[in-house]
Amino acid sequence: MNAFPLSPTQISDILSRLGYFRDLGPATLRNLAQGARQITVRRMESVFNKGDPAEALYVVVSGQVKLYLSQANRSEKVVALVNHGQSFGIASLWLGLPHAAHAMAKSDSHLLLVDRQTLIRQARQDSLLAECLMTDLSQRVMDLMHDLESCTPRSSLQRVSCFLLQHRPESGLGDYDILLTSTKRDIAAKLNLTQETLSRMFQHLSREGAIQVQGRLIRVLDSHKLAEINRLQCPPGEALSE
Amino acid sequence: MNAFPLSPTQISDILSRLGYFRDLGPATLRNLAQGARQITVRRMESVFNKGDPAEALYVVVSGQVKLYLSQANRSEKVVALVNHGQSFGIASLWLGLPHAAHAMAKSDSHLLLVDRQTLIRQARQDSLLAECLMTDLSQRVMDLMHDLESCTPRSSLQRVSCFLLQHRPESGLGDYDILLTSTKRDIAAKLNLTQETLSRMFQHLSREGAIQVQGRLIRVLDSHKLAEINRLQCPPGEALSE
DNA sequence: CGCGACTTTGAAGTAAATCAATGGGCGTGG
DNA sequence: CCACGCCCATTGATTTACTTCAAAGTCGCG
Repeated sequence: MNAFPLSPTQISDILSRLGYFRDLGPATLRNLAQGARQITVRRMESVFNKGDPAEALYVVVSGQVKLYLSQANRSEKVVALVNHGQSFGIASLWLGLPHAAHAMAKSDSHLLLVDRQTLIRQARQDSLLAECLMTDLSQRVMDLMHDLESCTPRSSLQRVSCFLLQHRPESGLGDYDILLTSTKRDIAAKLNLTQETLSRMFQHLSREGAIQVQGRLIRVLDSHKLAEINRLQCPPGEALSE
Repeated sequence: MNAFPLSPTQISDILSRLGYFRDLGPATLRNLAQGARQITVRRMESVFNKGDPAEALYVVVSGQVKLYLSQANRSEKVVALVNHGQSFGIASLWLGLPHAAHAMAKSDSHLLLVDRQTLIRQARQDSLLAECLMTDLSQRVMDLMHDLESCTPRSSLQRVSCFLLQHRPESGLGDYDILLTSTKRDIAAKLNLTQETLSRMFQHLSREGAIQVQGRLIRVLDSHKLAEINRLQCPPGEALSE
């Protein structure tokens, strides 16, 4: 986790290209950049731990960061996988509370850290920035709700089918592909399953002809059948075998 | 779910007494009141369903509202129990997305509905209101994280002890009481357990001398032992019996 | 007092975790 | 180019914690 000095101009440049910061005025961007710095984190390195004070907003410039709760069991619950252009740490930052989860780089990453005071001061001045942050927070709430939805059903088959259905493109009703954003182990942890169980469920759905698995690529062949399975909470036994 | 006409003055009065709206200027309050109306909902009546368009911010004036995901099993996952002075529906409102959960009154309730357009327009104008909403959203994110933390551990004993520890008053290290905000059935659903399992876990912790249960009142006698149990993921068997 | 909602208790079945071992993919280095 | 190690994924056998089903018990309240 090394500091990586960049000029404010470079930083404001990076900021302006980052998703929801796009609409901000140049003045705000410049001010934010003043209170920002970039760091690099190596794969598997910790960014912060649960309970650490929240001192900055983290924006992922490159790489991927995993947010997770550790369960003392040595099992962990993955809360989110944060990719390029997304941010994390905003909620605890705004409330001035310690972080509620651990953050760890899944691959070598560049992160932009926007200082707390700077961000809050700017948000008060620029209502456009406040809107950006609200949108981000709202999105996070929705994500967490979806997460709860997909990780709480009793049956593991339901959890998996629910997860697959959530990734259905909003437009079409037909088939679609999902490229897993992380290892199956982490996806399993997100669904509160073991990697073994996830593997078995994928197998089951494959046998049913609902999906097709090729490494990280999941091909959903029959989303209707998937929805059916999800509704019926069909146990992983033979119930739906033809 | 009946409309309940009140004068804008009355409404702005109610608003001003509601937690995070307290700091708002009278002008903003008046404007919000213009776009607000009050409804009454009877116990067990639905307020909105998952998938409904989000048209207003809901503020609980009296009563209690349960937000939950239904699992097709006929089991449900309680996402939140919203009490007097708290709001719900803000995330989907802001994003213009359909509601992500069902809302149902747990007791006869009065709700204040602030119209979407009104709220958004005011939030753009009054940065103080924007801050209120951000604080609310941040709080909701933190709540959801805590929820995930307490409903995802494998062992039900861990889930319960984690829940009890989360309600520890921030100040003291000593004993404390918890008055459950709803039925044990709903608390169980919040922890993703059945009421039966919750009952058994309470019993187990009682036998250990860690807690004492009197109806909805949980007396935590030995939070240290509780933390110990939580760390050790002690299975509900006889492991810790002396 | 007696009804309904909530809670507790018991017995049984099962889904998923755990343990353990093999297999595949990929990069490093001989 | 193959050999080795590492990590990820798969598969099988075993165990058990939790749900489910069923019934009795408690509480509050009209």
